[in-house]
Amino acid sequence: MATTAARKPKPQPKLKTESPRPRGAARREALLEAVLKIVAEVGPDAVTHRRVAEVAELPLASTTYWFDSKEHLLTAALELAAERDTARLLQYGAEMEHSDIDPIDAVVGAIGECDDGSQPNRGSLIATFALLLEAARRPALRQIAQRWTEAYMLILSRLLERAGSATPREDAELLIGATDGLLLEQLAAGRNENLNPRLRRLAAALVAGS
Amino acid sequence: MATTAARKPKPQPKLKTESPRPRGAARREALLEAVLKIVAEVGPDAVTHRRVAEVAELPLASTTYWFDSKEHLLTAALELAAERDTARLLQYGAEMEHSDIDPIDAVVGAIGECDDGSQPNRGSLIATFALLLEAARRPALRQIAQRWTEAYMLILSRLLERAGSATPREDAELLIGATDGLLLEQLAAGRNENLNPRLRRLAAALVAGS
DNA sequence: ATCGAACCGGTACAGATGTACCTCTGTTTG
DNA sequence: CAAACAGAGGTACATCTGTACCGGTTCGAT
Repeated sequence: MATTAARKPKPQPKLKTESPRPRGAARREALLEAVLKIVAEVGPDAVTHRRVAEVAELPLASTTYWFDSKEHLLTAALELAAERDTARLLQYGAEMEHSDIDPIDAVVGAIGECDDGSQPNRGSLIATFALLLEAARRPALRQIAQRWTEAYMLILSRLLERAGSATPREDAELLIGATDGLLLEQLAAGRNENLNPRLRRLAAALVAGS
Repeated sequence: MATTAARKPKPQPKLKTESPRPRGAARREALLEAVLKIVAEVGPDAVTHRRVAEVAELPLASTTYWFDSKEHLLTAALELAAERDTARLLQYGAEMEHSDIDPIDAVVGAIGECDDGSQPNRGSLIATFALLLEAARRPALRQIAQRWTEAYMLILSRLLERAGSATPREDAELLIGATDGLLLEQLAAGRNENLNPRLRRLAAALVAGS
């Protein structure tokens, strides 16, 4: 069967979904998607050219074609993740702007939205923290991490102000910090509880004590 | 039959004059020290047998002699770091027990002690977080991380109780979380500010609002 | 002294990894 | 139509990695 003839008409009918195989610039995004998936499921040090290519179902060389180096690959992936989350957050902020939901609840919703107990989310959280940690070491990632945090500060401080906080920026900082820390602890301990009640109490205490 | 008890990798050290090259069980500790140093300065994925041996100024084979695998190496290192920090914390808690320092200040002192602006501390913090994150993936590390957090909860909740908190455990949880999160953000953003004022405000707000 | 276990350390090796070619395609342009 | 060109993809290679192997050394108990 192995027609080792010169011509191979490329009969690889892996037609399962409507996307046979991304081409052109779409590959770039597919590769970044794969990076995020790997970071989430295994960790940042498991990101190799070969694994990325495999997960993206693309040839190995495509990774070096679209990205100068592994470093570039990681940086672009973090950038993508941050951009997405920022966009989501901005939209949430805009929705809350003209809503009559209790401002404290709106605050909790902005940061606690994640912990819905779903398992895929857990992976995405690990990815986020892992990349944040990388930013502590790679200056290239710092700028991205900074902008990311800044977006949260912006939205949260506005919500807190409406909730009656006298020091919205400080309160926002503490709330974000507490959320990150609690999530990290849960991940490290393997627990998976709903943080919203705790965050709500914290937000209320901060607003009341300002 | 002389029951030459199967010597586990934890024999008694022959205390002697400090030699330029540690021998015996002292090597074990030197290797762990090297692991922590590498995790702090470069990251957990930079921990290789060769690098550990090089930093510890010991031959490569000593790493596989004292530790079954790289996994074992990392686990033992986290264990060491956790044990040390726990001991420090317990001592601090004991000191505060019979002290007339403002309980709120005592609380802040227990968790904010780290950020003295020193640079070596920054590295040790990165190491701590990196290893905590690893615990999210490796069950072997989870137990250690859990005991670690538990120690903090114990000390802090006792201090918070003395400070007048009606819900000391919940408050301790939030304080620890906030501390971790704020530190992580600072590391990711490359900043280095003193967190004590913020933590003090948080502790006061929690105690007042309980 | 001797004997065996614990310890030391050089080296080997198979596999993974980052990255550099190099050759093919299909499309666009002259 | 041919040349140019961006993309696609196979493969090679030097290096690094975890870990196994094995002969040498130290030392306490006999």
